[in-house]
Amino acid sequence: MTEAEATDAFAALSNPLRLRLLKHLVEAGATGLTAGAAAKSIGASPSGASFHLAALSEAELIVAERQSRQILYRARFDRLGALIGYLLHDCCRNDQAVRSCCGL
Amino acid sequence: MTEAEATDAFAALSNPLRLRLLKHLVEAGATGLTAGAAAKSIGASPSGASFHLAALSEAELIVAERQSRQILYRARFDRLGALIGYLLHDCCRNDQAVRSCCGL
DNA sequence: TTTCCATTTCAATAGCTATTGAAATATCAA
DNA sequence: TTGATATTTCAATAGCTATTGAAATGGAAA
Repeated sequence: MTEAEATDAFAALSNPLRLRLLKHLVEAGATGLTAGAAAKSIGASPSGASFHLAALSEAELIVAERQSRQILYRARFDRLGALIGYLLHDCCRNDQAVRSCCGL
Repeated sequence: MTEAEATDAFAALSNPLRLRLLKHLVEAGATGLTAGAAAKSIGASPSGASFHLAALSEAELIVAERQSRQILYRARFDRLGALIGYLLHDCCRNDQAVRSCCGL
């Protein structure tokens, strides 16, 4: 993961609605959530949710797939792992104090 | 770590100059860096660096301490660990795919 | 082919963020 | 006190981000 990919991902996570969307998508696992279901999960309007889902997709933390009329969104577990790895290894040099403070 | 603390921390990390500042401060460890040294480390102006250091401090990812004429900044390893823990546990539910993608 | 449903796109607006250079503040030394 | 050094604060400006509701798009069914 490059620095630019990391800062884009952090920007995507810096909004509470987006962070909640992501949590719900993680919870939904491989099944994912439709745009409508994702919007409901955070109590947002269709256009508001679409805006935030697009931001998460742009940052590659989620992925979209059209399924007939609906659009299914899924969390990208690989990219989430890469981001955590970037923070832990590239930013924090795998520091022991950091590791113990996140339960590793 | 609360959701608001996490989104504030992610916002602080969403800027490349700030991310580089943080990396240099992590590298400096308990010794820390003065504001001037931190500015030099990223090639920023004094006021520019001050702005970004203030943002990182506000997010509690670093801490400032005046030492006579200079101001010494240090990374907060505990808070960095807490943020990684939030991302891994609260957002990603400690998912196995996520863990393996960040080398855990 | 018209209608309906799910979703996105657009436009307008308000608020936030970053950059720049100049001025202000704090501390120390002469 | 005066001057020098380190840093922050301020003001102006440009650009980005979020919210809202209306309009447009894509696809399925009647």
